[in-house]
Amino acid sequence: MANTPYDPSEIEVRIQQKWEAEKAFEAFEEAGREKFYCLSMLPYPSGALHMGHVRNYTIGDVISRYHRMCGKNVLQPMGWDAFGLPAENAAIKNKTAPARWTYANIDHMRGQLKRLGFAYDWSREFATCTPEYYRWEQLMFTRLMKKGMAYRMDSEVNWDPVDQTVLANEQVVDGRGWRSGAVVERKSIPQWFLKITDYAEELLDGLDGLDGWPDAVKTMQRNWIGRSEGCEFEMKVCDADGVIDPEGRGVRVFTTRPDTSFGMTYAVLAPEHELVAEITAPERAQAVAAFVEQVKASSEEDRLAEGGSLDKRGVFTGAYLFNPFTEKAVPLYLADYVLMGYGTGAIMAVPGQDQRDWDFAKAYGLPIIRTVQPPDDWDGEAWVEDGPAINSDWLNGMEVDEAKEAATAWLEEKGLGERKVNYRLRDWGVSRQRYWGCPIPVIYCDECGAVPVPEDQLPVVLPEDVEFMGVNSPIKADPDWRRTTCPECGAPAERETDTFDTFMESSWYMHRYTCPGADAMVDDRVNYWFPIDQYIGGIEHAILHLMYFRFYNKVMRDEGLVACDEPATRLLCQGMVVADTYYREDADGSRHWFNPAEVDVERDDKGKPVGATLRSDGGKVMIGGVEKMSKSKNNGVDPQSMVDRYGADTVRLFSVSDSPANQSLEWSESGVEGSFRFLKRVWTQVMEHVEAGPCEPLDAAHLDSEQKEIRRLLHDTIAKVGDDIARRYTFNTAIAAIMEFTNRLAKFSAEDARSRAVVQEAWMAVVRMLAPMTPHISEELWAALGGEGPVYGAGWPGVDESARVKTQVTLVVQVNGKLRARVELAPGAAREEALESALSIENVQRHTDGKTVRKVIHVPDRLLNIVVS
RNA sequence: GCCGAAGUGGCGGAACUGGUAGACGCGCCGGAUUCAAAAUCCGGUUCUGGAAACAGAGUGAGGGUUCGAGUCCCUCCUUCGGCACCA
Repeated sequence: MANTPYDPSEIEVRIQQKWEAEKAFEAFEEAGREKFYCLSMLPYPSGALHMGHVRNYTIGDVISRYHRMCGKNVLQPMGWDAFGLPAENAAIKNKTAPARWTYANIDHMRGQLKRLGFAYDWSREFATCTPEYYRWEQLMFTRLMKKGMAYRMDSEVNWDPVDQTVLANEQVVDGRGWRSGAVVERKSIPQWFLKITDYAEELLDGLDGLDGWPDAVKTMQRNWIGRSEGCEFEMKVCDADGVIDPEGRGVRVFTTRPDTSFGMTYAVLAPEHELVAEITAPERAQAVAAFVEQVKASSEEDRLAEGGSLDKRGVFTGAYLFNPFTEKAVPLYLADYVLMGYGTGAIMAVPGQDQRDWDFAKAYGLPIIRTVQPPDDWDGEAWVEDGPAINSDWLNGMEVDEAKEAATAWLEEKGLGERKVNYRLRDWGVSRQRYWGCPIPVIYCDECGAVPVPEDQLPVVLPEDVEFMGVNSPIKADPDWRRTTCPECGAPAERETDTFDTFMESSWYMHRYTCPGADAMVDDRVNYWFPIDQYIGGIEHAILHLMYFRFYNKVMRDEGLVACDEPATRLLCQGMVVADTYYREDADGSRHWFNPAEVDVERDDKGKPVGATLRSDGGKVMIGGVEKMSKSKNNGVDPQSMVDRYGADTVRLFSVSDSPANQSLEWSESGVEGSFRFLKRVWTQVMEHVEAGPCEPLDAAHLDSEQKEIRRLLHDTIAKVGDDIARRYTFNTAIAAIMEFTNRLAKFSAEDARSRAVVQEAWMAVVRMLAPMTPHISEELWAALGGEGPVYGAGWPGVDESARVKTQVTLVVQVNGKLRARVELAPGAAREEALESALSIENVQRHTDGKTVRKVIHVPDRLLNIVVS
């Protein structure tokens, strides 16, 4: 062992084999033992790990290993989000089946994860593209169909008229199909939806209890759900003079501002509103039809491009609605700023209090009546803030809230309308017209309609051995696959050929991990492990995935499958990995990007970068700033090459040491070298200590002041590191504290037996504190120090509070708030004693002599501020 | 436009409850070791003045509260993220 140099790859591979042989991280339910379910979002098997994965999974592993060392029963699983479009793209490019490509990627990436030493329970691993997994998803869907929670409705898709196929949004480039180049059309086809809106209220209210979630995520979800309170009421169709339609037809409108109803000067229907054709006056029919066509043909992007902001366009229908408040007729328009998908698809327009209505009224010459008094100095347009009601008959003088309540009560009393809460959230469209996904388990029968596939016929298996051409889904192209018989009447029928949105698989994988092999979606084991104690993933999933999995958990709860209301107690959204970019500009202004590994940076003698050159030709390159690692900017760093060069421990250490987990990390090779140097130093110092021979037991009661000082620093550090990891997620400050302590320890000369015992205690603790971040070297050094058993099971070092007691404290002395001196005092020194010591210092006297002391602020053991004038 | 987060040395960042601004790391400067280099080790490093002691300035800008503000309040600027006609 003498002078063994630090050889990470030898150590790491050996330690990893040991863990595997010991089944070190397999988890079992143990009643009565505190569990900790730590989960990082599962990866899409794209081919190889990128730095974002490494950081994400290192963060999860640090938290897992920390809690394991604290004695908790930890579950940390890993799997593969294996369905999805990239497999289809790759299949076209490489002429292989998506399944083969996916499984090969999984094998490669599993190897990479293992090489990084993550403490996963690999016995629970699965890929979501296997029938053993998705059959339960299909079963759940058929149950939801029967409950009415899943329904079919026409919805728009991107349609490529040349390839005759549906395109995902990513496949539409500048409004054209990515392969055919044809202008993409909007086409309405029947698709399946899940009624997430039934849970809108609960999803919103549940956020209030998620104290362990970042506010940013909760805010985004609140906005996405978009709850608004108001009322819905009916306005009768009438003529221009207010004479009500004899047939009694009416239009229901939703408003959050019933208090402004006296200011209604027109009303609007969405162009798709079902009453448009029926209500339109015959002489306006042509203009209205033309407008409806125009709206259909223009996408939102078209309209944005025209002005920068959205123009409001509309058309008069020739019809009128009766305003029950004023008992007068208002003209009814169609306008593109009213959306069919929200509220009733019809509004009352009050330009005085709504900027959109104001804009439209100005454009179409409609009258404007203010019903809330703006301040005197207001010279803007619509006034949307508080103020007393005006021009509103019996509401006049009321403040907005009071007037809202009065107007709503009046509508309810008259039987015209009622209170109503609306949500922005839409039902979840789960149909995808792709091949590489979970088949939707539905059979269409001419007689019986859409019939769920019976339980005993599940799973509906997606064929994996297919010729994949990319134009159309193989199961759509294969009549034999489609053809079946109706489970209800036995007549010939056809299978659904659409597949599920891949968010379906990622909505319940966390449940399945807890129940490997269960002959059901989940079994009772789920309630041992759930809820997840710590979930970790990227902020890009703040809305969709993190909403869907909350929803799915509630759906599963209502099916009696899981007990908890919310699936994850704490959520950590890790920051991106970013890196410098470098480029050269071609004559036509296009940029060619160079990888940071190919570039040398020149600095002035203060270390400030002044330029950069390309190593291969010595020519100048431009510095492009720090960006998220990406192929397009060529600033990615391959984790594999880093592991090969420095070892997994160094890569893991650096990826959590330079910024807090929830902030972005700037990748720098010299920073990685810094982490490597630190581990080498720890290695050398521990080995030197070990080689000096065995230590006698620590006798904490008989130490000199320097030995006590080391122990005090050690136990302060232990307390800080645990808090930083578990509560604050600031691994960077935890690592800084460990470094600070080891720097100090290196300066401590351990000649005698007592000092060596202090050093032994210190290294035994440091090695354990490093173990969550750098488990391999810690394992090796722990053994070298004579630690019992593996370090992952060694227990977190305990804090000896008696060692942390200070015999001296530094009191900061200020004069008029400016730092002038420091004095060393015994802890608990009284104000008079502190002041006396302070005034005895020359530098303090210099600033107080000849002046009157007005006030003395004393913060015991911290600070003394002498105020003079 | 609305909502949210953030602006601190040459750089990443630290300062958790209003109490020593710049921990730790990188970079840079100097030194030791070496025939030399790499590696390693030691010292220095916010700016200005000073040999030093020390003094002055300093946390995006401007105001305020306080004995004391990076931290709290108001106004503004910039950057990033989300939503974007949601009645």
